[in-house]
Amino acid sequence: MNGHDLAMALRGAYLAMHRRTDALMTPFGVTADQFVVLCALAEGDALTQRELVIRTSSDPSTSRAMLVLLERRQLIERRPHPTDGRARTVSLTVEGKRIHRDLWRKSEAFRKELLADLAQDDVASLVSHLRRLTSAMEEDHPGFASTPERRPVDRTI
Amino acid sequence: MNGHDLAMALRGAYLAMHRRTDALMTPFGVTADQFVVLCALAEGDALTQRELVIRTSSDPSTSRAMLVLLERRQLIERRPHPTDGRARTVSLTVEGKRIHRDLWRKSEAFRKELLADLAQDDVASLVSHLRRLTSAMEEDHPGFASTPERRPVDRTI
DNA sequence: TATTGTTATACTCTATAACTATA
DNA sequence: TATAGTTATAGAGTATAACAATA
Repeated sequence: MNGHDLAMALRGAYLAMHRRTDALMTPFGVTADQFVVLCALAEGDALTQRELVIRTSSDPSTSRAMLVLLERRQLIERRPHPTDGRARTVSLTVEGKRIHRDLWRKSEAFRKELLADLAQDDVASLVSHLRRLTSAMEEDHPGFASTPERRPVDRTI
Repeated sequence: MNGHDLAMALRGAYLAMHRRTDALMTPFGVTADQFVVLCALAEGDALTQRELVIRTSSDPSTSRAMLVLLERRQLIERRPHPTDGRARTVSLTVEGKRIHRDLWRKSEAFRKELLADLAQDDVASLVSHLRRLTSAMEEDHPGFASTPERRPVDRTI
């Protein structure tokens, strides 16, 4: 079992998950990646774009393109940051919250399925291994995304 | 530690890996996803497109688009399948083999990095968990890809 | 000087649906 | 009838580089 096997297993799992999620979300006109953004905003409203980029393991340009699409559909809104003139804060609209709640519910069974074959301990160790992998890969190669661990929300807003 | 945490950890790890791999390959004009195709062909030459789709966790349309690009760059070639008139077999060209070998070497350190923080047992269990996850997600949702496990090569060719 | 975000641009990947040809 | 692959089409996501405004 070598590095390539691990890489391919990771790829297979991610793509399978992405496809299943897309299939689940598409009827609502939301992609799997957009759902990730909605979730990040539901967990920490009024994030800056920079913070959102970090939490969604994305990059500023990609993230912005997605925000423009979501804004056009009025699922999110962006406002000037009250204390940092450079920044903008992103929030779910009422409709965005509704859609997120709906999709969250619709995807509950799938998340359960994810856990079905795994013992509690296995899940914990799987997640911790994946996070460690991520940190290792990002070390000294920061790009714009970093480990999507829960961080204290910016309460200066 | 719930299903969403697992999903986000999987996403974070995959995207980090994909970025690092892309960064490594781009100077050679090959994307991370194209490298996956080259690897699949290096492991099992003269695969049918269908077989390649399975091994790369892809779908026929995406796979074809990639093959067209790789064919244009003369890294692969497609021939009619000798016994099945519907099928085509895909192989690396000499140049394709060279590029694959080069890129494989260039990415060796990265694969080592992947394994660095993990004990042998951890790698094995991580891979097996990821594969189990993949199978679970694909069960009754076959799409076109399935678990990319090593299969006997078609020797009717 | 560094950071936040925008713009322009380009390209790959992704996928569906309708199709042809062969098994 | 089912399978292998193609075509047309569309859109999303991805990323780089140059830029403006603010910290």
